[in-house]
Amino acid sequence: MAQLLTISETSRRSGVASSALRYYEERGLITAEREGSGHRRYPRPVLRRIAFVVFAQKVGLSLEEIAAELAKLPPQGVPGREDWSRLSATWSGRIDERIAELERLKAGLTECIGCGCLSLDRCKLANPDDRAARHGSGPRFWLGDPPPAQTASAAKE
Amino acid sequence: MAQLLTISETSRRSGVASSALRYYEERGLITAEREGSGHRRYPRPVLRRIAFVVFAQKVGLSLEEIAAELAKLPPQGVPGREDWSRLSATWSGRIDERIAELERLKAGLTECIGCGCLSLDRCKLANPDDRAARHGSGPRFWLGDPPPAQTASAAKE
DNA sequence: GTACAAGTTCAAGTTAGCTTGAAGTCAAGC
DNA sequence: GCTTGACTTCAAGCTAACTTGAACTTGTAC
Repeated sequence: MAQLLTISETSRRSGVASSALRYYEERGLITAEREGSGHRRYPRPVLRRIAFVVFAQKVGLSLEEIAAELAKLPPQGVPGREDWSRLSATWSGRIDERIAELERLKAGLTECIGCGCLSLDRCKLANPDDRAARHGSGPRFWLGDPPPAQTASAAKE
Repeated sequence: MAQLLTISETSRRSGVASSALRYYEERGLITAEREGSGHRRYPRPVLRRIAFVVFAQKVGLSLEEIAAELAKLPPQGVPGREDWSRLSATWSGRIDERIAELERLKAGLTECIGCGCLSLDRCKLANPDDRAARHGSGPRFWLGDPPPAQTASAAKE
């Protein structure tokens, strides 16, 4: 009946590794009380926060975005029904976009069998225009990621 | 009318950075002839290979998987209509799986507003069982990635 | 003959989201 | 009082898919 959970308890119950919990704390996603010893003690509601994080990740949000969402809730708060409903609208939209992109890909796949092309010049799949303008390094833009603000007529050919 | 393209030409036409092209070569995805100077010269069909890579990436394949697919084609070859048709079956399946996962997520989103729970214990969304068993490090298992071979009764509670 | 762009290789850096390891502290049992 | 396990912090490592930078060579133009 412990009101406060140790980190290993919290990890076990949430399915999230202790190291990840510390990382989430570092990133400001969750907070923990401390015992005199310095050991973390988690109030039970933290489990809901963690669940929120896990779910949001599945939807495709980055920890940064999740942190931003959580920041809109009361400090140690947990999403209530109305927060949840507000969020679900946004998230649904996001999921829809990703589904749409996948549908487009699939359609293109069939079409390309038809035309047999897969040519960079002529085929609208795999065309460079929507991907040439990556900014920064590393694998950042994947399916459904926001296009990096098209610089108007770049690579027009 | 140059039959052989320089790396910058190839980059410009494909929308893929020169550094990426060198990287693809290192990974065995493409090959290049060399001039006496050591400079790369690409035969035109390489553009189709590159298009193939780009498209496969969009479908969600890793470079390793793409390399495996390309290995099934004639050495410098480019996918013909029948390769294309074989691949498209696999890829369509893959896309469908991802779409299905997203649909499930979306459905869960609505359901969760209804129940207002988002509890790790009771809610089937965000439940730990299907994600607790990650192996290795780093952000590897995302939406639609193959579940890591469930070790039977782990985390049964 | 001398700039300057474009090419080369190789090593190291970038990103997210963690994990792993080292080195030390704390708590409980015998 | 000693072991053992859980905990702490901090730094470094991991992964994929590249990019960036350093140091050097080639090719083209004036």
